[in-house]
Amino acid sequence: MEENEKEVISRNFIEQEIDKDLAEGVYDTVHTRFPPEPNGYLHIGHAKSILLNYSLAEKYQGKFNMRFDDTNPTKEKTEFVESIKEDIKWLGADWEDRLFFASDYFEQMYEAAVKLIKKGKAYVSDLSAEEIREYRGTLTEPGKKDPYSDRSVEENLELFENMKNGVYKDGEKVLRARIDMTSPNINMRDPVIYRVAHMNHHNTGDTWCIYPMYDFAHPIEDAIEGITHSICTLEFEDHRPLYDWVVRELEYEKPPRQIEFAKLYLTNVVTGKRYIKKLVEDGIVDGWDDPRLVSIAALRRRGFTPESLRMFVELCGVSKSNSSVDYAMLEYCVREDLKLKKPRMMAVLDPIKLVIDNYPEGQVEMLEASNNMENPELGTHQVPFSKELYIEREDFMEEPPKKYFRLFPGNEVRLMHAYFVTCTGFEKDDEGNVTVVHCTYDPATKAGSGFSERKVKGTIHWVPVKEAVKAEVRLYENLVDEEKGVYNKEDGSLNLNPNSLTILKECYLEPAVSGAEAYDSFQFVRNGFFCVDYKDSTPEALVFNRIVSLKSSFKLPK
RNA sequence: UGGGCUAUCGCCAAACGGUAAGGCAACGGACUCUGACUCCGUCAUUUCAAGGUUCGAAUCCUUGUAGCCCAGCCA
Repeated sequence: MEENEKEVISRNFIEQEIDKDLAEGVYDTVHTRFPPEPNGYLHIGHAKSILLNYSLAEKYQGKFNMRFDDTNPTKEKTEFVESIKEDIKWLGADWEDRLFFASDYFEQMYEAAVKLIKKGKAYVSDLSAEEIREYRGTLTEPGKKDPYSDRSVEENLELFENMKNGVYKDGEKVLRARIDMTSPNINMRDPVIYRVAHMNHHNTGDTWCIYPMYDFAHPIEDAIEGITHSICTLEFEDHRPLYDWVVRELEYEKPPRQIEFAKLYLTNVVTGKRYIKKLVEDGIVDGWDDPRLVSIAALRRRGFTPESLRMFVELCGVSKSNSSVDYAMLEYCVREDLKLKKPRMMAVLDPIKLVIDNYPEGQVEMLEASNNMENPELGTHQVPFSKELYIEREDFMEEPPKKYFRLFPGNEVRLMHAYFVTCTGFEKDDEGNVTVVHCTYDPATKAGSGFSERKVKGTIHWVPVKEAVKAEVRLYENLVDEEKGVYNKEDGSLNLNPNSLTILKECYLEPAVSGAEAYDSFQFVRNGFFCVDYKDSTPEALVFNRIVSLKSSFKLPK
């Protein structure tokens, strides 16, 4: 039965391509890789790529490599390689012992370039960057032949060796592939494949002063590692002919195949490394793990789990159409993952005092509360109960609308894990704000006593005034202007929401929240979900059945 | 204006010439020690548009339209 249901789920287009390759004997295994450039932190979009590559390898019982694409020393930092490794491990993509650096292949790439020169497929050019641009032509006009393209193999070999030996300054000479200056595909107009850069590389130090370009290096990296399917994003589609040219001219057996898919965009959040970087550098957010961001580090801090992100990526699917997934889908995935796994505690965000007039003054009673009603395996904990409690301000109404089942004068509700209480009155301050709600309790209705004489329509959460732990809550509102969208199309800037960054609030928690003294904030996830962000330790998610959100926790029926 | 790619519900996304899956969201209703969760139900006579081929078209052909990517010695 389950098997059948699984078969109904169709395979994504990449899997279909792989199936075809396997069936036709193009490859007899599947080997994928994730090749980030260590120039920033990973975000949700990378998670899609990582998980896609990893799960493909897993599904086909193949292998998955981790590789840093560090061919441009001007942009890369060691700091980022560490964070990237950490994030990928956390996501659960296991590269086993296959951690590589493109820079480890510099020697082989150099030899590959020499091979191309010997085949007459590459030449050294003295054109400046500006001249190369001019000679390249435009989108509509073909390029012109490079005046240096007729140099002899011997001369090119010598010049290229000189480039390697540091004879030339940066920008003085480049190595170009000889393809077709008139190609309608600009990438094929004799692309530069090696440039001179006298710079210290994070991995190879000063060993090299020439560095290969992505288009030349990437296919070689894939081929060396025995990658079968080189999966990348759509913007590289135009580069595929060049990718294929490189592996063909270099005569690799079983050359890798590049397949492109659409990047993941989320509604109303800043995706895109460039933009996240800018927000961090401009100090608009607190750092790479600011909870308003969707970097992996931020999501982790905010209480998202690796499982929830895996579920999310799986749910989003893979296609070639540019799309923007609703943020609600991400939230659904955490809720789905956490709801049975985590203890549910009571917390009051916007407190109002509830006094139980017929409860003995000074008495404290320990009540047993289930940690998770839906999952008894999580056990129970004790909650102190006494005469004065805090309840949620929105759980009391002086004049209730129809279908309001919570506290209002004369109405009886259940206090979660405790007793039935009946509202007997309330107090107001001079401005007419309700300050205290009065009620009486019925001892016979204690939770777990099996009382069933009468039922009550509403159940509300609470926290004891005296024993409650006061916490500082940080609620994060959307960073992005929902009206205008994420990016300003005209100048490429961000449309930030001017009046909604961090909101500090005090809230009250039941004392059982473990290590409560240690935390300093909560990250708001969504209605009913909080993550406790403990100081100096891993964030831990706590789940609440219903908790007030910033906007409103629910809508009353009209 | 050259080339490449993409258009299926508010948002993702299947369907590969045989009569539009599924998920998120939304909306009804049942249940409930939270109005959450769960459960049940509703939600594309139509696939960017217009023509054509066919017994039959989201799928094939034609002509349009819209969006994304490409003119780094970035990846």
